[in-house]
Amino acid sequence: MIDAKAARNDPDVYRVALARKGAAEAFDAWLTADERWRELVPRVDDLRSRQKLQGKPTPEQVEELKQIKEELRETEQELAAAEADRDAALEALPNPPHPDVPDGDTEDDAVEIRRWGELPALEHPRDHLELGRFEMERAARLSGSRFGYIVGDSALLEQAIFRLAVSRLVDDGFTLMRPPVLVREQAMYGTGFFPTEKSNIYEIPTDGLYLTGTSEVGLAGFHMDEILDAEALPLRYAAYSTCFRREAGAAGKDTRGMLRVHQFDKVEMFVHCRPEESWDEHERLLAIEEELAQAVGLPYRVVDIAAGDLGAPAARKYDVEAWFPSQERYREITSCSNTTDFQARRLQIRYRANGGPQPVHTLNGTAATDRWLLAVLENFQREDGSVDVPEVLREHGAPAEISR
RNA sequence: GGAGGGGUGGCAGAGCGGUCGAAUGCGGCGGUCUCGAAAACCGUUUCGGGCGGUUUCGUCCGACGAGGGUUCAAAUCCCUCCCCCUCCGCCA
Repeated sequence: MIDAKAARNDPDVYRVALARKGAAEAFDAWLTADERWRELVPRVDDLRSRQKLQGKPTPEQVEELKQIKEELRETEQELAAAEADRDAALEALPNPPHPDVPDGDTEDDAVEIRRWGELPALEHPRDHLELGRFEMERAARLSGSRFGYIVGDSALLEQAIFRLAVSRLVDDGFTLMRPPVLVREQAMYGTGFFPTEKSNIYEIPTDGLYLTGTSEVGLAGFHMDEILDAEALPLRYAAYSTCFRREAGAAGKDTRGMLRVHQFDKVEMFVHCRPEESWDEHERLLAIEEELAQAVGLPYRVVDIAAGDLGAPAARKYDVEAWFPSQERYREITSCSNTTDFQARRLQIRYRANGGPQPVHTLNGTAATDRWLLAVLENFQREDGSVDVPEVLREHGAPAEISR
């Protein structure tokens, strides 16, 4: 959530920024609700202070106090209602975008920042199903559509990608975690995935638990309700976990193969830092993502996501998109966001600054996912359908060559 | 699955209707002492919100797992929920 005090002090600045995410009206609604709330607060506080009394009251005082009690009960009810309105209005507001974020509302409005690598020259590019070994039909028999087995050398290659990513991150000072992927509803709300992403999350009703769609939940929730030691910042975490997504609303999209499945694995980065460091950290995360793509040798481009296409928590987001020869286009393989204090405020993750505790900034980014496997297969394929695995991945346990 | 114990400040741990935002110990911070340090001693040390002043301020309100209730008054009594722990059984 946004900083209410700052927004009250500078409503025009906030309105203009939020308008870029289509939330100008929502902001005005919050301002109105907030004003109403602030009108009631002093009234309730005053009644409460009159109600306070040290020691035993005289019978006359008891009569007077009973009257105050009645009045207080009514006013408190009004306040509670006003507070609910105000909180609901506040929670509906997205994080204002960074000023440099491009305008626009769709994927196509993203601005390309740079390209790296040479596109492979292929007469007849095959896609991953024709290059690696994936068992889609058997998986469907077992689990339904949008599930897949990754088999044999393909699975070894996948593991090598994750091992490469993890060792790079550990070398960079990230602490590796294996987080729970089954979490409570409270954690989903706290990390901001509920209510907006609810339709994309698997639920285990028997136990009231939910499968996380990203280990960001586990990493963001790790320090929930804590006041961190300022000296310890920045805290850089990496998690390797399975991710579960229902892909509601993606019907008909990427239905072939494993590009978009209900279950995949991911190495995720997550940073808690001081506010003044977060934009540098954001560039750093992007740099790590690019380094990994370069280490593997995937041709890619970096895009700066348009304001209206950012999720609610992100103030800025870069995607790294790898070239997929079979589709003749770039597809997202990583994404890194600076959520500034938006997530930290909601999760109450703070650090001790000079003026007292204040929210940290949090950032998240992808280091590698199963999609990287597909990108590697496609980009290093030979005309005969075999795949020449990059040396760096062989060093991490991948076979030198993949064929079906 | 069965039986029991418990949730209080950074931690440990008292309090069990008003004088308790909360004893005490540890830790942290500042100071005295010292060439310096340790020890000792003195002081200080929760978070959130409104309003006012405005870099480390004042004032009022709220918070003792969460939410309701009783009462003039609740950390303390009642109800509901959540969480943690121990033992037994079962399964890894």
